[in-house]
Amino acid sequence: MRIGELAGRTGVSVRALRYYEEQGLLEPERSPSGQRLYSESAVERVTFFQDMYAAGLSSRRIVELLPCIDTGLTDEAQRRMLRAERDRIGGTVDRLRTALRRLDDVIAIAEARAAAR
Amino acid sequence: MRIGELAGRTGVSVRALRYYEEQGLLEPERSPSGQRLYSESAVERVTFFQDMYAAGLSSRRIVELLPCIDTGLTDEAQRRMLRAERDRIGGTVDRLRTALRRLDDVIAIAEARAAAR
DNA sequence: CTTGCCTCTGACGTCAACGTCAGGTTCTAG
DNA sequence: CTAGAACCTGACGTTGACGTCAGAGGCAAG
Repeated sequence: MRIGELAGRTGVSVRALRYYEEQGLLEPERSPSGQRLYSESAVERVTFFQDMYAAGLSSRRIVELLPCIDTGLTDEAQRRMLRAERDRIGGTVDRLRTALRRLDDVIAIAEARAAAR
Repeated sequence: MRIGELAGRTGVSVRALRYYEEQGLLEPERSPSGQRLYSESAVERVTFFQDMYAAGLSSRRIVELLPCIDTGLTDEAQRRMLRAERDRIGGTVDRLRTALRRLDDVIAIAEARAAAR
């Protein structure tokens, strides 16, 4: 598929897809005229990138991650990095859940007061 | 307490604390010589800011949030904003949990291969 | 009193993940 | 065949949350 379709199916911008390529995250085929051609699996890859970005990983970290995912082969340093990122994301999740609870409290109070008005 | 102590106790930089003040998030007292003096409650406030930043809220959003938290009084637009942010954070948490699972899978495979070597 | 650390204001620097624009090519529907 | 959508390669712009530096003043210990 071409870049516009991939953008539509993943919900990211065309510019973002080209940016991912710049960063070494995606290497689409090219048509004879030079247009990018993506395989079906690119859809899942891009959503994976989005998950990782949402988790606070940088492009470079994701690049480091890719060979681990593609081949499953890792050295000790890579495994340490994986565990470190995992722990960091776990911490972020905890913080977000805290934030959610605090927001829920605020909302509950706000709506109670609004209803009692 | 002075700014350095608050920074140490919250784990954020001195610069960040001054930035929060610029954004209208914190309004510390001042000593006669002009040094910032923070109350105990500032510690919790700052960690709250960090939670919200981690959840992807901007400084301006947090500013909008503060009166809701301090007074509990809200108008309908504010309540809509609160619910929208809540939902957005919920979505982020879901994505992060997905990212965690995917990372866990990668780690499991990587460690199994490393152990089998 | 002076040494060394903390603090002040003001201002410019940074960085990542894109947005946006220019100027040109390619594809597709009618 | 032609209009318009989609695509291409640069290249510069944007934004938020700080980092960093300069130059000056404040404070506790010996």
